[in-house]
Amino acid sequence: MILREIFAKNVRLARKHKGLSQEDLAFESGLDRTYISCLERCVYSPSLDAVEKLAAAFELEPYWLLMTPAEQEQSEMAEEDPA
Amino acid sequence: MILREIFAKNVRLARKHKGLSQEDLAFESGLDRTYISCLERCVYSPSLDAVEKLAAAFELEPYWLLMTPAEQEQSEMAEEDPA
DNA sequence: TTGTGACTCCAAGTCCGTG
DNA sequence: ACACGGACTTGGAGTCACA
Repeated sequence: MILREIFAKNVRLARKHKGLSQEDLAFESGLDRTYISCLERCVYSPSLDAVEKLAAAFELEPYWLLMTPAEQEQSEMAEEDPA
Repeated sequence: MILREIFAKNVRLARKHKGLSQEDLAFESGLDRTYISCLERCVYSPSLDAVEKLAAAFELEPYWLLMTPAEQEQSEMAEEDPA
């Protein structure tokens, strides 16, 4: 899978997970609504600046948005477990 | 630290680690020699396409290039330990 | 609420060279 | 082998109207 697609899916996933509309996310990240729409449909390959802004809006680390689901699970297992 | 800088440092590190010159890396990744120079000096914010090409040249996962040294160590500890 | 076409504008990215 | 410059083309960045 191409990196652009992985990113697109992660953005859509993270956005849904936060219960945000594209418009909400546009506001949070300071990007344009239609631009977000384009990213989620793989029209553009975003620059790292855009990746950074979205990650900040999601309160996630930028690299997380480039990980496949399998890689994300792996990295979650490495985290602290404050039972 | 801004994402662009993290990326720049990781590229330079990975390149040195592989013993490649900027010219070699340009050839391997299909990107321009001067562009690589710009990336390592934080002049540009690369698109995900460029990130992907460089990661492929390094035989690394793209997300690794966005991780801070600390995060990279964490993720390495999650890997198999074939001692 | 989102997708899409049309439209700017400028940074990304290439190619030429120099010190 | 690398930093850095100018000149150029491509495509990302950003906005609007409309289905």
